[in-house]
This record gives sequence, structure tokens and C-alpha cells, in this order.
Amino acid sequence: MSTEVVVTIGGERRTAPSGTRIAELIDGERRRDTVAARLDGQIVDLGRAVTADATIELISANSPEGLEVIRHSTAHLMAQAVQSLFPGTQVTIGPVIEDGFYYDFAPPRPFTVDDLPKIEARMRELAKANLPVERLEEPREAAIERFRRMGENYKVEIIEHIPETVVSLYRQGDWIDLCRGPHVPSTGYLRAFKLTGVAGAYWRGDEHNPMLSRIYGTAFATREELEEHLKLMELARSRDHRKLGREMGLFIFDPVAPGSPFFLPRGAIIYNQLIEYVRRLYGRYGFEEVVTPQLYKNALWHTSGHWENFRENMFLTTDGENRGGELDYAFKPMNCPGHTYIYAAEKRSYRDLPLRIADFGRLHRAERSGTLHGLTRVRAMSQDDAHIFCTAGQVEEEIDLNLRMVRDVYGALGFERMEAKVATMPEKHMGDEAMWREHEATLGRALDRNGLAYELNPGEGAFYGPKIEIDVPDALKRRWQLATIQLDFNMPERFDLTYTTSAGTPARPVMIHRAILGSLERFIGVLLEHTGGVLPFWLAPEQVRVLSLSEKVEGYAREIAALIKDKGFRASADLRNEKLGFKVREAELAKVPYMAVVGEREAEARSVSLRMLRGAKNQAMSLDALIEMLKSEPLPS
RNA sequence: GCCCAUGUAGCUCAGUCGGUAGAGCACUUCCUUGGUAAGGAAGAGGUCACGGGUUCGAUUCCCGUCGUGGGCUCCA
Repeated sequence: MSTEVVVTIGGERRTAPSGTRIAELIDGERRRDTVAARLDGQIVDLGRAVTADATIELISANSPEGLEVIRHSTAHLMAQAVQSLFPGTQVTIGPVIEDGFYYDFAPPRPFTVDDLPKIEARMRELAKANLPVERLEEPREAAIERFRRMGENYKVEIIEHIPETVVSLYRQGDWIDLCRGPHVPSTGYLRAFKLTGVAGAYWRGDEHNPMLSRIYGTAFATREELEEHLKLMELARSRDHRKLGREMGLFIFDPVAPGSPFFLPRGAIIYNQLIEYVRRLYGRYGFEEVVTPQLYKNALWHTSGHWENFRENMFLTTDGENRGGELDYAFKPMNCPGHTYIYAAEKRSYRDLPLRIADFGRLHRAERSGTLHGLTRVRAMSQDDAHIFCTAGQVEEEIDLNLRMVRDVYGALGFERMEAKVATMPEKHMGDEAMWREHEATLGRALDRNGLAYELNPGEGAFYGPKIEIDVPDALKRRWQLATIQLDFNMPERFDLTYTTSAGTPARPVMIHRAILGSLERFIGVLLEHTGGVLPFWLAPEQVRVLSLSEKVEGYAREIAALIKDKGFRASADLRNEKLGFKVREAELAKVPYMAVVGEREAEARSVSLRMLRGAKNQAMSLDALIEMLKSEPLPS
């Protein structure tokens, strides 16, 4: 008994026998470009049979959803290739990620990059064979039994965690995998892919679990798009802050101090300019700067809880008298415990609050060796750190104040792509839930007031309070957390901080940890990648370089460089015995925003020939005009 | 810390199927005095990361350590 169903497909209504597969409803022309379909809003395979009236939208290969299907199917193709090449390898999971996909395997031996070409070649063979990809449904128990027989213990574990009674499997050729789908109709749809790397990854991301072997790859609808993507990645690598730092002479690293940058004079200028900028804001926003000890006796860390929770990440030491004895001091990894002593140095009243204490103190953290990464992950750093002690009722105003500061700073530095998140109460937490929810709402309100969109990061708060995190992506699309605004109910408790209320009774202040730039080190790293090294004028280590054309004008070049310096700008003169083209090239590579070329013509007229960074047209101008131009360069507000 | 890769001159990289090393750029000196992204020549510069092992002989092969890179984990 065949009944008819009414299908709206691509906006067109038509009828078809019930049970017709979606693929059969698509014209030949469109079929090649269609990888899946949306059936009444749900993404499904083209092989899905239509058994009721429905609305169908086709998902083309180059749509975001289509791309996801292609990448997911490519991950399967890779798993199939891997299992045929390396018998005894178990599959685990293979999700789609931002720029591609990965698949985690449990192989007899870890994969190396040398394995990738082989796997890729097999994938191409399998794609060329154009194997149909079929969806099967199987009762949960039968599937568990099936994968157990296949020796796929990880899959068994996965299915055991699936609540549904029926699970879906996908088969291509003789290969079969548990998967929710959807997938492309056949492996021939997969034409543009590349395996990009191998890595170790723990099963379920937990380091107590076995380490699996992960292979990363990417896939696109067409080879052209794949090529374009690979080129883009190449370009991104040229903006790597580590490369720029070397080229621009900003900082170096040396194995004598792993994870600890040496800022060279030019890098130190950027570093100090950022600090100066934040200092100016401190004046405006009512922060007071302090200078606090680097080393504290362990007693402090016991009280603060760092000994218990953070010792793994601390550098422990001792003093000269106790050499050979126990390690009874530690370098501070954070400023907060020290600041509680400044708070407690006086009897505080509600009239003192909010108390905003800022500190550019140097922090040291014994980060695990495998995590170090240029300036973005270091062991020695300074933060534009501050702690605010306030009453519970002042929290919202304080959060708001800091978010206004965030907007000032990020706006001044041209970051538009910041992403705000509110990390909420974790399972292990102190204080009652009502208080948490109330403060989470406060954070959200403050974000709203500042027009900042945000996402929730459920359960990701610290045990002692919720926080706002601001992330910014780097050149390679890795996200880095810069600003944080963290509420802390714990530290005031541990250090027994109090203030006297207007009623004369003692009360516990709330502590807010916050940093806008985060660490100066990381911020500079991200800023370099963000700008490609072309920093705003006020941050440029060298703002003007005078390029002399020949020895004859050496005196004049020297003179005007001195004059520009005298006006408060960072300038130098390149008087070397080199051709102009060479000097221009070097100034360009050093990313000096203004190049003032002087030859005999200019010396005669007391002028310069100005060239702007990145080849903007050079123009003759008087010295006064140049100074005026420099003065008109915007400073951060 | 774990997995994979990697470590040769200040930088970027060749090279040695085991007989102690090269290039370009940078550096020094000389020539050249020039008009907007590399003028020319000469010179100097390396315990081939470090420590063991195998070998007549190790920079090369093996093991370990350290560093670096890509991930995992953690976090600013």
C-alpha cells in the first residue's frame, strides 16, 4: 500500500510515494552539490526516506552546515583508512572542530607525521571508490555486542553512555562506525582534504586516562577552498608574535630561563608604555598603586590556600640563612594574598570602601613545560592587576567600572573581537547557591549595562566565586584569555578581613580580582599578532627614523633627529653608509611608522621627505609641519 | 607532566648512507656617496644543545637530560 506524501522542497510543493528517499527528490544538477538535507528542521542524510508530509531544505556543500557534514564524513574516511592500514587500532571519537576535524585513535603505536601521507593516499583511494555511505539503526544492546566483538572497547564505552534504545551506525564498504550522522551519500563527495598534524590527547580529556593518538585534518567542498585555507594558515604563521618579536628586536628567549622573556630595549618600550597608559586610567578610575614583596614565607600561602591548591605551580625557595634546610619561602604567583595585608594594615570602615589597590608586581608561575608558548604562556610576568575590596552592595558598581575600563582599553587598542563569558558556580564551591546566582546575575547586568554580549560558561567559575572572562583570538585563531574580573568570597574569609558598617558592626568585604590587559606579556603577544607588528603610534618603539641620503647630510640628519626627540618623540637617525633603498627596507621591517628622508635638497630647505610605513606616498614637508603631524597622532584616551 | 616532531654560526636553513662542517642574511674592514623594500669585495664567526653508550673513529647510530614547536591537561 503506497500512500503519497506532500513535500515542500526548495520552496516547491510536490508529491511523492511515501518512503521516497530525499536524494530521489533532487534534480541531477543539484544533486552533486548537495550533501545533506534539513527535514522539518532536522539535518539528515540524503538517504533518509520521507514517510510523512514534510518541508525539506537542501544543504549544499559550501554552506556552513554542509561543510560540517563534509568534515565529519572526512573524519570517518580517515578512520576507515587508518583501520585498514594499521590493524589493531581502535577508534574513539572524531568530531568536527573550527577549521577541520580530528579523530582520536588507540593504535598499537602512536602515529607520527610520517604516517600521514600514507593515510591520506588511502583516503584518496577510498574516496575514488565512491563507496556508498549507509545509515543503519540497531538496538543499543546489539550495537554494544557488535562493537565488543570487533574489539572496539572505546565505542562500547561510548554506547554504554548513550541513553537511547536505538543507536545509528554508518557503513561505507566493509567499514562501520557508531555515529549520529549525518554523512555525505558516498565517499566520492570528499574531494578536498588534508591531514595537518598528529598529537597526543587523553581519552575523554582526562590525564588519568590512557593517551590516545590524535590526527588533525581539514576538508572543504572544493580543492580551491582547501588551497586558499592552507595559504591563509601560512599567512597567519608570518604574523606569529614570536617571529615578529625577533624581527622587530622586541624580545628574546633563552634556555637559561625557560618561559621567561628577555624584553630588549624596544620591547621594553612597549611594555612600559602599556603600563603608563593603564596608570593614567588608574588615576581616572580611582585605583591606588602599591608595590609589594616578591617572596613570602609559606605561612602566607597556607593561609591563602595557595599551598594546598597552587603549590604545583609555584617556585619554592629559601633564604641564605636556611640554606640546606626546608624550602620555607615561595615566589608569589599572584598579588592577592599580599594585598590583603595592605587592606588589614588599618582598621577599615565602610567609608574606606571600595578600596582599589593596583600592582604591576612581577609574578612567577611554574607552568608545566609542555604548556609554554612564546609570550602568551610564560613563567614570569606582570599583570595590570588590581584588587577591589568592597561591600556586597557595591559589587555591581565596581564590575561596571571595570567593564568601562575594559571598553576604554580594548577600544584604544583596536580589539573588536573580544568575547565575554560569565563563568558560573562549579560543583565544588563555597557559599550557598542563592548568593552565587545573585552575583552571577550582577555580572550579567554589568555586562548588559556596557553593551557587551556574553555567553555563560556554566560550572566553570572558581570555587570561590563567579567571574567574567574576556577572550581574544590570536593569528592562528587560538583564543587567549586576557581580561578577568573575578569575585572572591574566600580570600576575605581566610584572612579574616573585616570593615565596620555604618551601624558599627563588623562585616566581611567582598574581594574582586581583576586585570584588563591580563598579563603584559600575553597582551603584547596577542597585540603583535592582532596588528601584524604595526603598532599604534603611541606604542611604536621607534616612532620616527631619519634616513640620511649620504654623508654630506649627516649633520642635518642628526640635528633633526635630536629636534624630534626634544619634542618628546622616540626618534633615531640612520646615518650608515648604505643606499636609501636599503635603509627604507630596514625601517619598513622594523615597522617604524614615520621615515624622514633627508638629502641635500632637504638640508637646503630645512625640510624632510616623509615616507609613511607601508609605502604611503612620500611628501616633502617642513620640519614644523612634521612636528605638527606627529603631535596630531592620537593618544589613547 | 603526557604524545609526536625537532635542536648544525646571532637569524633562516643545507649537509655528513659514521672519517670533527657549508650557504644566504646579520657582524667587522675596505671600496662605493647614493633619492624611497637588499650596491660591491674581503674577513671573522660553530666543542654540529648537553650527558652517556656502540665504534678504530660519533655532529651523524642508540639511550637519557634540557630546550623548542604542534597538541592534551591547566590557566593570565
